[in-house]
Order: sequence, then C-alpha cells, then structure tokens
Amino acid sequence: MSYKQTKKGLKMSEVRVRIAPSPSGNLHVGTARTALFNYLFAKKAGGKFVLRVEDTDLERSNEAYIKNIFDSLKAMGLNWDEGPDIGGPFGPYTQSEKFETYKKYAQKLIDEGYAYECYCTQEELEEEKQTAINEKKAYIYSGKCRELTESQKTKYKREGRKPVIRFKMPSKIMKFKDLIKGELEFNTALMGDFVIMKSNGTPTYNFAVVIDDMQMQMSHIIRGEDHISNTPKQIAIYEALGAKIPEFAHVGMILAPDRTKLSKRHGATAVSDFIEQGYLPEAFVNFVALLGWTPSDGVEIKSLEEIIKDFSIEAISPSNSIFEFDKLNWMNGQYIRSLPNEELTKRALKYIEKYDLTEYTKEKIEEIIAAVKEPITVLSEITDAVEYFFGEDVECNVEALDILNASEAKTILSKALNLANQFDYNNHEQIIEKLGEFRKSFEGIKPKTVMWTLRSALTGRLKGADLSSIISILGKEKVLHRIKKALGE
RNA sequence: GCCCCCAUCGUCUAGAGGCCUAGGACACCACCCUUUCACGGUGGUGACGGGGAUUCGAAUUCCCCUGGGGGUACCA
Repeated sequence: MSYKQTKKGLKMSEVRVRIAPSPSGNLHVGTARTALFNYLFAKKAGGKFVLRVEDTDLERSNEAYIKNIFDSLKAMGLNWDEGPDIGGPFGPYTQSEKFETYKKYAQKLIDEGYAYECYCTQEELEEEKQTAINEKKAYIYSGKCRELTESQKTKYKREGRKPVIRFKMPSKIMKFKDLIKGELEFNTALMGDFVIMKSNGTPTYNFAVVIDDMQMQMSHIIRGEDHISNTPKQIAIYEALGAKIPEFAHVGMILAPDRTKLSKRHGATAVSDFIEQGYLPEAFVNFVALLGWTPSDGVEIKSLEEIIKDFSIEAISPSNSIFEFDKLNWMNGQYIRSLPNEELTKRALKYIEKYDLTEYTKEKIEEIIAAVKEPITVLSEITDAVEYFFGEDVECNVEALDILNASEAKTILSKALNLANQFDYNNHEQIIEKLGEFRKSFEGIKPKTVMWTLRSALTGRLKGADLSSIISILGKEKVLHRIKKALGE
C-alpha cells in the first residue's frame, strides 16, 4: 500500500456528506435546509461535512455569490470540515479547478466502451425531439452516434463540429433504497444516452457530481427531491466506473404558500435576505430544521447542538413543506426575547443607526432596547419601536392627537407637569409608584385616559413601551419639554 | 405527453392495524393578567382528499381516482 493510499484510506464506517451549491445565486432557503440536514447527519455520526462549489456553468457562476453562500452558511453555524477555502484531503473543492480530472474520467469511459463522442448538431437533436412530440412519444436520444466510424468522425471534425460525450445508458430496471423515500424504481430505457461532457470540454452536472462524490468518498448523498430523477443516471456512472455507490436520501421541496416553487416574487428566498430583515440566524436555523424534521421530545425550540443530539434521518418527512412566515416570526420573537440585552443591543445597532445615538449613554441605549423588545418579532421593527426616544419633540399620530385634543387633556397635562418635577428619574420603582398615584388622582377621569394622555404627550402614540420605563429613560428635561409642548406652551 | 415523488387541522407535524371520541406547535377566537400595545396563562374552533379491497378492527396495508410537486437540457 502506498503512502498516498494510507493517507486517503478511510474507515468503512466513516460518514462523509456534502453540500454542493452552485454559485448562480445567493444561498437559497432550500439549499440552506439541505445543508443543515447534511450537517446534522454528519455531526450526529461524528463524520465530516464538506463544502464543494459546483461552478461548471461558468456563465452563471460568480464570485459574489460564492461569498454570499459561504457567509450565510457560517452565519447559520454550519461550519464545514473540508472546503474550497480551508482545503482538505480530497481537493480541489471547486469544480472549475478540476476540468482536467473530468476529461480524464470521460476518456476512461470512452476507452472502456461506456461512453462515446456524439456529433449531432442542435438542429438534428431538435428535429428528433419534434418528431417525438408529434408522435406523442417521450423523447429519447436515438443513439445514432454510438457506432460512428473513425472516418465519419474525422469528416465531422473537418466540418468544424465539436463533439459532446454521451454516456451509454444501459437499459434495465434500476432500484435503489432511499433513506427517506424508501424503495425507488426506474426504467432506465426511458432515459437514453445523456451528455456527460459538453462540446466546450466542461462536464455536465450529472457527470461532475459523480466524479466528485466518488473522489471525495461521500458515504451519503442528502439532497432535494428534484434530484431523484438524476439518481439512476448517476448510479449508472458509478457502476461503469466500478465505484462504490453512496447511500441516497431525498428531502421534499420547500414551497411557497401558493404551493409553487419559492421564488423572488414570494419575497425573501436567500438566507441573507432573512438575516438582513432581522431574523436571527439561530432562529432561522431552528425554524428551517422544523420544516420536515420533528424533535423526538416535542420541544421545538432547540439550539443547533441540541438538534444534533436529537437528529435522525428517519425522522425526516418525505413530503414537501410550505414555507409560512407565522411560525418563523413567532420563533424569532422567542429568540429575540431570550437574548441578553447587551447582545440584543449589539445586533439591533444597525437598525437604529439613523438616530442620533449620542443623545444617550451606552447603558441607556440598552435600556431603550430592553424596553421595546417585547413585541418585536423581527429586528428591523426596532427602528420604529424606538423612534420616540430620540429628538426633542415627538410627532403625534392621529389617535394620539385625538387624545390630546380631548377636553380633559389640559387638566391632566398641567398636573403632569407638576408630577414630572417629582420623579426621581434614576429610580424606576419610585416612578411606578408616583405614576400609580397620579392616574387615580382625578375625579371623573378614568385612570386609563390619564395614562393615555400622558403617553400621547411623551411618545406621540398610544402603543409602546412601559410608560415608567419611558419616563425614566427620557429623563426630566425631555419629559418636561414634551408635556409643555403638548400643552401648547 | 412520458417518468417519478408526495397526500392528517390554514401551516409545520405526531401517528408505523386496536393506546385515536386523531396529539402538539404556529396562526385564529375567547377569557384572565394589565397604565397602552404586547408578553405570559387558561380554554376553544379546526384535519385523516374520494372510492374500493384486506381485516373481527385501518389515519395506519393494497389498488384506482383526484390533487399537489419534481424531472424530462451541451442548467445545476
């Protein structure tokens, strides 16, 4: 046994899985979930989670997307053990860096009679397809280039035709056991000889995946069910190569509420979009895990670590699931509320930077965030929730204006002016107490009205944080100023 | 058209022949708590797509239909 083999030799039992995004867009929710399941499966088994970039379609791939994909995965906490950036024993992990390898294997398949050059033009192929449609039959490539003679090939070459390489699909009933879907069966005669190398010398997806998964010694392929129909093709290539066939597991798709594919028109589809809007990555991961997987103990809010412990691939549902925001929002709120104020403030900072933060100390800013966090479901809502704390004056909405224009408002506010001088602004308890006395101190005016009036004067709205907290944070100067302003002074 | 996958409350799902008068979570409704909005608590509305078959017994097994999804590329 050579050194190289020893180094690369693996224990039969080692679990190796991968996520193989193609950088033709930002990390999609569906891909993110597939990545999550792969990650969970690997970590649960003490195996390896590898990242591979599938950029064989150079036209559609771009650097910015690669960065977005890496960043999103990291934000979700799905750190890979091997990948383009950190390397590993089976690199390169970027397909565009392996074009020679694919060529080599394609040639091997030709030499051994499993593949052949095909010189058919697009027009010829189109014609075959049209005929099939007219005859209401399924289109299958005729295979007419299978037995091309050398002289025919040279003739085509001289015409300037660049061949593709097609795989000779054997005709048989192919069965395999899917870890999620169960026993699956296909008639490969219906598939025809498919292209493995394009005329520009780059591999097609179905070929590149097999070569990579084989070389990277993947033990399990966990992916979306949109790949089910590719599986027989891939297995056929494994067989032709004499390679070990990995186990397959196909997860249902994530659909939009209208039951169509989740796309831009449904709003956010990229993980980064969600994070941008103020969904906490850990909440997002938790939610996405619940799309198709159920915790064994019924406890739905779980950290990544806890999910790993409880994860099993058998528990994944075989059906599609619809991405609804309700539960995500609820869950995000749960996570926001459970975050320590300091941490929450740090994360909320980018949503409040439009205000003059120098009006307050760092501690006060934390108090503000703590005061408004309760009803928040998405971080971006903080921008509005916090508005009335900043600036001297406050802008009143219609409801607040109505309250302030009511006949009893003047009475209440005049007295409130007095009250404002009695507050000990650093003593929250004292404020609560004084406020309690104050709201009951009016003959014929409901406590509720008293509070609403004061709230309207101070915040310009009827809804918001706890009034005593607001008063404490605002401080004497602003409180007095705003009450006076409301009185028209 | 052809091939494949899927099918329990609005949504995510529990359920692997009797434990199911189908359980939980979100959403929704009501009540309680409360200075507002909320948070929290309690309770409620709400589903096995249809038809056959197997069985003493079916949400659970089988078949058909229907519905939804995916694939059918020199995209991945």
